[in-house]
This record gives sequence, structure tokens and C-alpha cells, in this order.
Amino acid sequence: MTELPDIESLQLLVLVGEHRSLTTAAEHVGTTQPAASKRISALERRFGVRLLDRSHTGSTLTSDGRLVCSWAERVIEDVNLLVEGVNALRRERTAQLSLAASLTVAEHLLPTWIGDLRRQVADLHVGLQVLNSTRVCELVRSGEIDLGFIESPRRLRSLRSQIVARDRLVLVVAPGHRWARRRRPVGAAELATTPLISRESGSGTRDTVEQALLATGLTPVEPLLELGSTTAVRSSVATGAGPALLSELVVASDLAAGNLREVATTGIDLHRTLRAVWHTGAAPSGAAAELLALASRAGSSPRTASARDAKSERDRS
Amino acid sequence: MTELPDIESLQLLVLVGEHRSLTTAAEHVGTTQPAASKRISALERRFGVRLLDRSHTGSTLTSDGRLVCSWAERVIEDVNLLVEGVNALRRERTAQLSLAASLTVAEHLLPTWIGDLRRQVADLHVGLQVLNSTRVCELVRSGEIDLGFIESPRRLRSLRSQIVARDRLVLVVAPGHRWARRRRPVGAAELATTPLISRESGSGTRDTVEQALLATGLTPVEPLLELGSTTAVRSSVATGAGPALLSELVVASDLAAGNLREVATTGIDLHRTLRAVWHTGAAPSGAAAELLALASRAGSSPRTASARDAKSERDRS
DNA sequence: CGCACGTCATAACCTGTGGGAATGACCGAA
DNA sequence: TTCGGTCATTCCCACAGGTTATGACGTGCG
Repeated sequence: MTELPDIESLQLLVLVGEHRSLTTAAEHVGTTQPAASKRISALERRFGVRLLDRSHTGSTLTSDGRLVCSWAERVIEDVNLLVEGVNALRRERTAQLSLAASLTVAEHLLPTWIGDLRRQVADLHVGLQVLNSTRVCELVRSGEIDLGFIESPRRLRSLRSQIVARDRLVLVVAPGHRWARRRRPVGAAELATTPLISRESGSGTRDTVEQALLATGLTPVEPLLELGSTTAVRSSVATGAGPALLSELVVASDLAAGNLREVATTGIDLHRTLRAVWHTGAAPSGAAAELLALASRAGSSPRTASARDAKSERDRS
Repeated sequence: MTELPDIESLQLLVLVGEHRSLTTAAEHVGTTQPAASKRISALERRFGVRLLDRSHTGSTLTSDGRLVCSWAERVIEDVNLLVEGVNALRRERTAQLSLAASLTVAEHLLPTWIGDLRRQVADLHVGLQVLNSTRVCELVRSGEIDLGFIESPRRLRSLRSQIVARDRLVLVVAPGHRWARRRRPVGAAELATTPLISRESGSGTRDTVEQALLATGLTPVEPLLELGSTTAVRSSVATGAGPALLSELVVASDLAAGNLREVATTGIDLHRTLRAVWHTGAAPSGAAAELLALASRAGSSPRTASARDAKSERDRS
């Protein structure tokens, strides 16, 4: 088993690939040329693969190097998302821009948006709390939070909102599953009577499924398997344990890589809208407005929600 | 800027989350309990976020910890792909199973397959070479390679082959681009007369586009921008420079995250088949057969075209 | 009720990796 | 030839991270 590489070295490798030079790559990452040289050498030694063609006019990637580089880029991308997310979490209290979001949004979308936002607005402290949809709405109402992100189709009293993305639950199975080759879409009735792998009762996706089925007058059968985390569900499906309904955001990469297969459904609406919510009256201020614009530009064709301006009733406790 | 975390610590965090115990997580990764404790502490200090609720009966993740963990899982997943890929590259010469593949397959699919394969067959040395399609075929014919993977629609003389996956070039634009809101699909003629961001001439995807257009009797106009790497194209598109045709495998995550938007096309076939090829007569031996089965199970069942249909029914609220 | 076993934290020590500064070797362009 | 650019090498140092040993604290069993 190859020991794990370290992220700094991967970062460096990518930079060398871009700049065709150890020296400039080194100072681009705030270190010196010998350090960079040693790092890459160590990486080559560890991997047992030559990555760089070093010459006295610069260094370029070997063909193996280019390949490794492309894998490294994905790693670094994910690391950046993690870092953005963590930064937002840490700054929860001292934040200039306070956000609250439900899990799906916080996991899959917010780090990207925050990253983009901070590239536009320098020195911005973003704070993030992860809560369920009703708590998010409460905090937005109380003014503790500048902007909230929720996935609930619930009533939004005295809040303004806008759809920023549209998620969809997709029916997925392992490639070996008999449904993988199925051509006719699965109907609502069949879905309701098929035991699925699912999250525990009360989780967002589980609720969405049940709501969607109830909307067609059906009650879902007991699940085949109940697991505590989405990734656990995902890997159970991949091993062929059975079908599951999972967020498109979660399984996109698995579908592309062929680890999972999507099965078409019909007669049931598994879409759910992800909304930004903010306090009535106060239009989102600078950074919040920027984020809102950015998110809705990124997420979906701007289909602005009709502002549900109800009575501004004060139900602070 | 938060300093970058190291992969071992992230790995450890995920394990602690699973095992609810520092001790067992530590030995699971081949180290001692104090080391693990210090690592996690360091991670918390670096991030400025509490990740673990430590008690005398075990340790569980905080809610922040769970979130960080979910981001960490993606990082680790990509790291594993990188490691699998590198392992295959290194073992090129001493391999028990020699593979050759074109870039797209090698980048996006093979690491996964090899990982799965090595989980089934212990102590397997897999060798990988990355070459263009014609070279792959040559090596397979000469017997130097047990199994090849190509994306060419070319003639396969004296080779047996099997479709293992189906890739598709999708037309993508930035979310702010005017085409992002477009409802009518883009036709072949319009595509041919629109300057696109693309790879340099001779690259696989560029060729595919030109072939597909030529098949409809059209010659593409000069590109808007010519870039040397697929990721460069991808980020140019994301910044709004213009539209591009990119492999579904490349942009899947960006589409899910909303960094890019897909624009429907019509009147042009942008599919391309990814095939495994092997030598006539000699049926693939043990490991090769296993890999072939695994790959075609993962990729080849008929793709649900209704995934697109679901998109067109976005008129609800 | 107390003892054994489980958890994690702390302390002391050691090793080795990785960083910095200075220097050398080499190439190409002016 | 000389200068400006590469990268490699060496020496030294610091500190992160490991291990072992130990302690403190709960839980559960006899």
C-alpha cells in the first residue's frame, strides 16, 4: 500500500504543471525552490513514478505526471471546499455575514458559494450554522442570521425567499441490480411497495420521499434497511443491497463513474427546491445580496419566488 | 487562510466517526491511541472548531464534526482514486495484469475499477499505460497488453471488444450565460457556427466534436479559445468565457454543484462508446476477465434517457 | 460495594521529515 | 563571454508527530 501523499505536495505538483517551473511554483505557494524540489522528489520516490521532466530551462510534467496531476486536482478541489466550509463554521460568532443552512445545502453547495463569494469580497468573515429548516427560519426571523438556506416546502410566514437551486431525489441501484437494465420507469405504486434502503425516520430525504408518496395517496412500505448516514446508504446501494432514493447532489459522481445506476421514475415528483430565506423588509445587505445573486445564478434558472409577504407578526419568544 | 489539513488526520476523523472511539480508530489505521488523540486535537486547533465529543465511554462527532467528516470523505475518496491510479502506473513493467487506456478512461474510470478489482483479487499487480486509441490497439495486438480501453469509433481489426461505458459530450455554459436559461435545444447548425472553447486540435474530445458535426454535413467554425487541458477549458467556461462541449464524466460534479449548466442539443450525436479490447482468440484470463466483467457491469447497461425527460418537466412549484 | 476493564488525556522523550540559506552546476540568450 | 535563468546539493535547525508509561475518570460486573 502506498503511503498517503500530503496535500501540500499535490498542490505543488499542480502548480508546477501550470507554471512549468519549480521556482515560480514554489514562491507561488510561499516557500523556496529547494523545498519544492525536495517535496516533488519525495513524491516521486513515494509513488515510484517519475512526475517531472527537469531541465535547466524549467520543469514540465511527464505523461504520468499529467495523469497524476489530474487526479490531484480533484483532491485539491475537495480540500478547498472543506477549508471554505470549516472557515465558515469557525467564524460563526464573529461573522460579518451569518448564514444558517440545512444539511444538504451546507454539505454540497455552500462551500462552493462561500468560496466564490470570498473571491469577490475580500476579508469577509462568513459564519455558518447547520440546522434543520424550522430552526433556520426561526433564526432568520429573530434577525440572528442574515441569510438562511432551507429545503423545506413548508409555509414561510413573514419571510422573503427565493429559489436558489433545485434538487432531485433519484432512484439508484447497483450496476448489477436487475433494475439497472430496466427500460420502463418505476411508477409511484411500485415505489411505495418496494422496500428501499433509506435513512432513519425524520431525516430530510426520508421525509421528502414519504411526502411525495403521500401526495399521490400512497404509503411507503417499511424500508429494507435503515442506516444513519447518507454515505452509508450510498455504499450499501453500491454493493447491491438494494435500491434507494438519494439526492442528485450526493450521487452525481457515482453516476458518472458508473458505481451507481439511475432508474427512471414516473408518477411521482421527487424534486425539492432549495430556497434562500431572509427577513421581510430588510433587503439583503452587501455581502448577503452578493451571495444571494451568486447562489441563484449558480443554482438554477432564476425562477424568482413570489414573495410571501404575510402579516409581519411578531412571535419572538 | 487556514493551513491545509493532512490526509491522515482526515482519514482518522472519518474512522473515529464510524467507530465512535479514538482507540479502535487508531489501531485501525495502525497507530496508537495517544497519537490519534493528538492528531484530532491538532485538527481541532488548526480548524478552530470542536469536532469530537470526548467522553469516558468513547468519542462521537459533534454536529460540526459530522459536517467536516462528510467533506473529508469526499477528499479521501479522491485520494484513494489517486493512489489506485498511481499504483497501477508504477507497476507498469512488473504487472500481472497489463492495461492500456486512453486518457478519459484512465482519468475518470480506471482508478475506480482497479480499486474494486483489487478488493476482489488479493495481491494483484496492475500495470497501466496511457496512450491514444491506436497505440492501445497496437499493443493489444502485439500481446504486450492484456486488456485495453479505448474511446475511438474506429475499426477494430482482429480484436475482440465490448462496450464497457458510454460517454457523452454535453454542451455546458456558465450559469450566468444567456444559454443557461434557454429552453429550445441547440441544433447542429447553430453549434457548428458558434465559436466554442475547446481543446487543441488532435485531442480526443475535439476530434469527437468534429466527427459528429461532419457526420451531419457541417464543418465547425474556428474555436473561440483553444486551451491545453480539459480542466482549463472547464474553468474558462465556468468564468463565463463561453460555451464548450465537455465529457459528461468531467463536468458531472460541476453540474450537480451548479457551477456549470447543461444546454440541451439536438440533431447531433455526441455519444461515444468506451470499449474494452482484447486479443482475438485468447479469452481474457483470470484477472482480466474479472476486470472486464466489473467494468461492463458498472458502465454498460443502457443509459436511462429519461433522466433528461425529468428535467423538462420543471414547471412546478 | 468495590474491582476490573474500558475510555481518553498528559507527560517525557526521541526520531525524522521538511524548511531555509548558501552554494554549485548547467543551459540559453544577448 | 557574461549574465540571468533554471534545478540540485549540502548543512543545519526546528518542530511535528510518534511511542511508551502513566493517570484520571466512568461503566459494568461479580
